[in-house]
Amino acid sequence: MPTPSKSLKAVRGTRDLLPPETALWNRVESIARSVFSRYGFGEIRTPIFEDTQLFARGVGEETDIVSKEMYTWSDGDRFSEKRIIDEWVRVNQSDNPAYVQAGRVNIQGNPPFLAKLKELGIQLQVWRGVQAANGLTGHVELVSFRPGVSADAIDRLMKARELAKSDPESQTQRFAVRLRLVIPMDGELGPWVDKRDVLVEPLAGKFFDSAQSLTLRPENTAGVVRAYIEHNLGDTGQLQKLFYIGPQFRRERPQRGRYRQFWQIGVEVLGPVTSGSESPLRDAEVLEMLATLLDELGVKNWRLELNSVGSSTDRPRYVAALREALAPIKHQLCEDNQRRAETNPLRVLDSKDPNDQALIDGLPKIADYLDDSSRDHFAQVRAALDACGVPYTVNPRLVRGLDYYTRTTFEFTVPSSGDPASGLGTQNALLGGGRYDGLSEMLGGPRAPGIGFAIGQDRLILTLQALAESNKSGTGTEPGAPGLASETWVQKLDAYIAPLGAERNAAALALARELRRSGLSVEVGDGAFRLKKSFEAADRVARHIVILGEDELASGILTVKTFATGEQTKIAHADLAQSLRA
RNA sequence: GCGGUUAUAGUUCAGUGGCAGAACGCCGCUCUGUGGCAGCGGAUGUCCUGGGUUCGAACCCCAGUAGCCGCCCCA
Repeated sequence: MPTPSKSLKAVRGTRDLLPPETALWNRVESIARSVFSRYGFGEIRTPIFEDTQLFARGVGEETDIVSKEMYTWSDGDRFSEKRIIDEWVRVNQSDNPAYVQAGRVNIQGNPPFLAKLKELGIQLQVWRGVQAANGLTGHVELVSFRPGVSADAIDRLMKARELAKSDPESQTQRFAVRLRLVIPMDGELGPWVDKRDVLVEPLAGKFFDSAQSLTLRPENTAGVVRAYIEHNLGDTGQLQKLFYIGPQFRRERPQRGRYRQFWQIGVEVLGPVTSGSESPLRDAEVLEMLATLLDELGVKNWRLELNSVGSSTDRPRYVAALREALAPIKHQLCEDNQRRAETNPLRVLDSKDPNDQALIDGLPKIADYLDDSSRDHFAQVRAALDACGVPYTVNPRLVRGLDYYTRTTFEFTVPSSGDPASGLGTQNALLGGGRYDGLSEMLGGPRAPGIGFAIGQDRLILTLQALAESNKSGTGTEPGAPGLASETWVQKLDAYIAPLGAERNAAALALARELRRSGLSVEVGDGAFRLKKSFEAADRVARHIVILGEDELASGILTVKTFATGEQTKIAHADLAQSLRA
């Protein structure tokens, strides 16, 4: 028998969703689908991983998401040995022809050095290699790391290079040089490496032409816009109204309402300008739909915060002005804000640090940097919301983290600190979104202005659960929305069939099949259970218990008890399904 | 990446140097075809892992791992 292995657990930041909680997830999704369909949205499902470049270009290289939170790997299946060998030969022919023989490269093995590499844990990949039988000398025709070199591997390589430097006349020097030549990094080196030392000009491009860098999607907008471009949806001339529900991935430290695999429910409205995609009507429609959705879900006390970050030309002008205004006062701000002032001045506006508020209030306002058309757009959005009666607050400090946002940006929040009806710790943003008029072009597509949002489904669920909890305990509070912000989303089965004696099991299953086919939800007990146990089990999961004993089988008259009333009746087999439905 | 905090039965947790515990759940009996109540009985443990201190460690010390919460950032 094998020794028991260490038990496996869901990896950090991921979790299992189990019944009955999944029932709530399904209810939420079904309400969302129902609302979206009333507004003419169709579902889109995009791949869970995409080319890394999609997010780098779409979300923005400098955002935290792209710079440090993505799950990225090199797709090994696309790795071309042939290209590497060809390039290897080419480089070595120019470099040191003595080592090139008939299109192959021979490197003199150096057993002590090889042993040292092994000790350092460097993994050598050998293609068509020849080891001498005596084990002391041999020829290695091509040596390489596999693509996607880790920081750790580079670190070990650097140690090997140090070793080589200390003995410059030896074979190790030459060996290390060759190692350099085959590291496929494509310039994407981390800060832990001196590029002059390691970067490989001749081979890099070739490798990455064939080895594709893939990334688990950290958000879904970029993928939707990619699909829009790829399938020429703009050529239909129609406004595209799409929604998605699915997992996203960010490598962050988990906490309440934040997971490494998390779910978003989102929509995107985009299309050519002639389809009306740029119209403020669309912004307002999306916001009004969200208000409706949250109301139907039973979310209480949501708050809509609205802002405009201007067009793609307004925004850089404003950021420049912000930097200018921050420069002289930066040193008075808290440590976090000093850093933000450097890296992302917009985020300073978001700061909650009480000591900095006065200074922040004195900073330039985005509203003063909007051009006429952006200002007009924003005014029309607000007018439409007013007309619909959707309450909102203009928050001039609302900025959003993704680079693609233009003009309208928004956030729906629920009360956080100390409010039992929240359930979100300090993550009080339930959903966020905005307009992205330039995103399609950034991804190489046609002009396709759009607006969208993403609901943090995990956070939404937490909010609903907290609401259900406070409704249960709080006596005087108003009731939650029917069916959701309560525990009624756990449905009991219509019937539980209790066979008496194992001889009745077959008949019980046949009866269950019949009832289930007629649309009833049914559980079957086991004839080996004592009747008492059957009753206890039945009462937990079902509204009725159907007793199937010797008498019932013989007569065709079944005994049915209804738990809610305690009433017990005899019902003919033919009437059973109808009676259980009640 | 940084900080706080926690880790003991299936679950929620008590136990602060001396026999491994409670509640709920589970199984059995009282009660072989009538549950919810009650009584009685029972099973279930790497006390997170590894070191150390001690006659003796779930408990004290050190290190590690994991969970939760917060910062950053975001949904």
